[in-house]
Amino acid sequence: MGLPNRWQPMSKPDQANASPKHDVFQAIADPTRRSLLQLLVDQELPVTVISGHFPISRTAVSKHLRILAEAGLVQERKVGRETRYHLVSEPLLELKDWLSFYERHWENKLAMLKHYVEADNQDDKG
Amino acid sequence: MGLPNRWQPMSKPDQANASPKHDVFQAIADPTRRSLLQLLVDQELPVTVISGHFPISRTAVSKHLRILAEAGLVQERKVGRETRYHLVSEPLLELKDWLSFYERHWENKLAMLKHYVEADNQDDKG
DNA sequence: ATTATATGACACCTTAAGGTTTCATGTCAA
DNA sequence: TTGACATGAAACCTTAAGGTGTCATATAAT
Repeated sequence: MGLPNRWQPMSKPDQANASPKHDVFQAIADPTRRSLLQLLVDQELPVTVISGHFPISRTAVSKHLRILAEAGLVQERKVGRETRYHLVSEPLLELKDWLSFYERHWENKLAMLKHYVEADNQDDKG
Repeated sequence: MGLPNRWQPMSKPDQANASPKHDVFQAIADPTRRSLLQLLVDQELPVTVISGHFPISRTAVSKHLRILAEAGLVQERKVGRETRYHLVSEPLLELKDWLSFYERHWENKLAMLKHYVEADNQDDKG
């Protein structure tokens, strides 16, 4: 078993961005931020328009957007006096990698369950 | 596009457990809790042993375990005077489902990138 | 019976999260 | 140039998050 047993930081500090304050896991923890991502899937929208979709203040939305940006999940582009935001889905790969480690686990369980059910069916037949 | 544009709660309240306080997204947001999950992948361990792997107090670890349990990611079993915890990976399926929505997105991008690179190679050849 | 161990429950502390309102600044329109 | 609009920054509030230490209780060991 090559699995680490002792404590360790787990997720890379993301030194390239020089803003290690928020990571992907934290960014998607908030339901409002998840809604924000969904809204920006294939649209690039300015803050005011975005905040029109939420029951909270524009400033609050702006803060959420900054957190998403820190995690790399969203990118801003200044156009005239407005700042438009759009989704950047690549950082979610880290999440997928993390998940894949546990995936084998539940797949094993499902396989075992399937085997069990099939055996049960055979019992019924016999 | 049938995608919802207006705000909505996003994740099911998990009424069956009667403890909708913590969901999977929140549960895995904390690096210590992610380490806990990794530690409990194929072992069932009591609190004292678990907390031996972390630089924080046993009480703190216990709280983290409760949060994981509320999210359904960990299950406890009393054996004598000790409470043993083990991983339950199924709730991570919700995460996988959530991810799959964005997966098509980055896959599109990767496909486009690949296409672009191949076109570039052809340019080199020609 | 008495002592030691394992754990949950409390009370408490400090800081960060999520939110609001107000103000300053940059940009577009008249 | 003057006014309207978009946004970021700052100050502030409230509550939850993560942590600590102490105590009570149930179980195991002597």
